[in-house]
Amino acid sequence: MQQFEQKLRTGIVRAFGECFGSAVEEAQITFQPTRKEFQGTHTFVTFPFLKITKESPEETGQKIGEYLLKQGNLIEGYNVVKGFLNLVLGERTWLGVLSDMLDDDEYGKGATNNRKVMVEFSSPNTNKPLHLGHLRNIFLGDSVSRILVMAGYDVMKTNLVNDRGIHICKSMLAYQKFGKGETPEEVGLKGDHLVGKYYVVFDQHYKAEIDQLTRKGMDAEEAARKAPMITEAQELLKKWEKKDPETVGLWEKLNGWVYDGFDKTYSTMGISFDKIYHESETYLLGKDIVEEGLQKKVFFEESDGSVWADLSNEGLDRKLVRRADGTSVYMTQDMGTCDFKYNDFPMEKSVYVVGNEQDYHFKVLFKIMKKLGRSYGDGLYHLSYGMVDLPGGKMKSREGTVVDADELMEEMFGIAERHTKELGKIESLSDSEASSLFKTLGLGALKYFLLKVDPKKRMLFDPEESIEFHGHTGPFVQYTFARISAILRRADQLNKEPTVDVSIESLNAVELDIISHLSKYPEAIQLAAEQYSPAVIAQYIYDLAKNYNSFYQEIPIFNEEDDSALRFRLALSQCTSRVIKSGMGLLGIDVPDRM
RNA sequence: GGCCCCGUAGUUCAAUGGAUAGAAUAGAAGUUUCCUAAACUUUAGAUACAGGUUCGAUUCCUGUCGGGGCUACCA
Repeated sequence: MQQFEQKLRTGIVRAFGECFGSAVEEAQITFQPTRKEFQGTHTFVTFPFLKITKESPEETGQKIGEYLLKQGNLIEGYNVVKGFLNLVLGERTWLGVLSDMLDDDEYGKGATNNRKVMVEFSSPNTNKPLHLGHLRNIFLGDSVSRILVMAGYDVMKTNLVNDRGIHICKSMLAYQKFGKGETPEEVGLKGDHLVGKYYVVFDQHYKAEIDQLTRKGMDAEEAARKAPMITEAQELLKKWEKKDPETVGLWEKLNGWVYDGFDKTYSTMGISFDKIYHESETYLLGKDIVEEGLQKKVFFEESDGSVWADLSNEGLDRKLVRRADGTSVYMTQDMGTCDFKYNDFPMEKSVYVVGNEQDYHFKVLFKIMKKLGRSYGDGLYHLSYGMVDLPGGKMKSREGTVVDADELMEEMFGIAERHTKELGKIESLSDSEASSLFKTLGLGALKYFLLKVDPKKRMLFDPEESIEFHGHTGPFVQYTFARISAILRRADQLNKEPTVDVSIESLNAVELDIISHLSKYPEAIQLAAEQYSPAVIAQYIYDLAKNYNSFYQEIPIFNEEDDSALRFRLALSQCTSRVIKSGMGLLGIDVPDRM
């Protein structure tokens, strides 16, 4: 929290006391950024207080403004437009802010608060490679983790891999039948792609069988149930559950390939996890919680022996937690996993990055854990995100309209390379520098594009047009950073240190915009952490970069003027570059110092 | 049918209940002896509809119409 804002707040509270003889809580005093067309940076809205002051909006504003002005160095001026009191802070205040920023290498980082948060994301199935939908999930989870760390939390990033179940058995069966012992090395495919290929093979044969059966007169539903491919896959799942060595061996082999493939993909993305959980280790958990819930009367038993949670009082439905035959369901496992994770890492908050088609599931799960009295119950949060649409509509694996993550990233690197070469910007770079630049730019464009949109909203991804290198994009921000780096290099050659000489007292509008924007960075981080939304940060850095580009255009940084003006502009540039780098870091995006 | 989410310029996205609803793209017009033109400057263009709440509504409430999701003893 900025010190001068705090002072303003107390000043206004006093003003209410002195001028109107009324008490106002400090927490009620909030500021909003002053619109560009008016003078000032902080606006205090007086409308809500008119009932207390019993005067017109104009008079109320006048009196408060006048009071603040008389307090000496708080503000330098003010103006009142209807119920809006615009405050003009002294330039000395701004220079002080900039000077503090310049001295703070970790500007924006919140004090460590020792509060533990777990963030679970990615959570793929092991039967097919990662696709575009996963990218939104992974980038969100990674970025939210970074934001939470910056806000002062102790964060644990986890990935719960769905490595068991009918889906992987389908791939296993198809591989057994048609795989001829292929290995990823032999066919030159990444492991996850190879296993994904057999998932498709399964589906083809399965469909063919259904076709045959229906042509013989069986109805479609029955055919889907009785086709040999599916019954055999179910057999395989049973064998796996009974720990049949051959089946488990095959399962391990295929999953091993998939993990190798995923590792490569994660590494290309620059993503890592602190801990990986496997459903094969957690799918039996939660049975004891069913018992506990029965005892605590959170659950009830139906006459057929099945166990339910009745949440109809909470505006939800009733939900099964144990089948009549005593076996578990998804909900049971998830309840058990909650406790399991807590034993590993006694967190206060737990964030699940999962698509919005599971909104209902998580509402129920969280409600149950709260009713069971878990200490972390209130900290459970479902970071629900909308689907990523393609121009042709929804992605469907069956129709081949899935965008593969590996291919997409390669394509982005290629586009970055083409753009860069067209601009003729890489003469001075070595091959390896150039190739790493393409990756930084391509990945930056991709991450920024997926993160700038409010997570809960469904978004459109147009591979042809959407990912651009101009406008509101990652590369635009990266470019601004590279540009500032060039300036700072030049300054270094000239032996000019960025400093803030407080004797300067002429800030023009553009400079003031940037400093005032910079001063809000810590707030932006807090807001992003509260809302679990990287979009807040993306918007923030974009605005900053845009402001800086105007500044760059309008103000000659190196000129014949006095030294302190130059150093001040360097300081402004230095701070901007640090905040851009830090903010992009929160999105998991690297910034190149030349491009 | 029930429940949940979303409807903002041609398009893709913004806007803690606040001032004349911001950007970006696409369109029109400009700016390179200079520290990076992947930039900058002008210009035109939008709150699905109807009510309500109030000093003030894109935002909150109700209804209608559109789009999507959930509604498995699947995970």
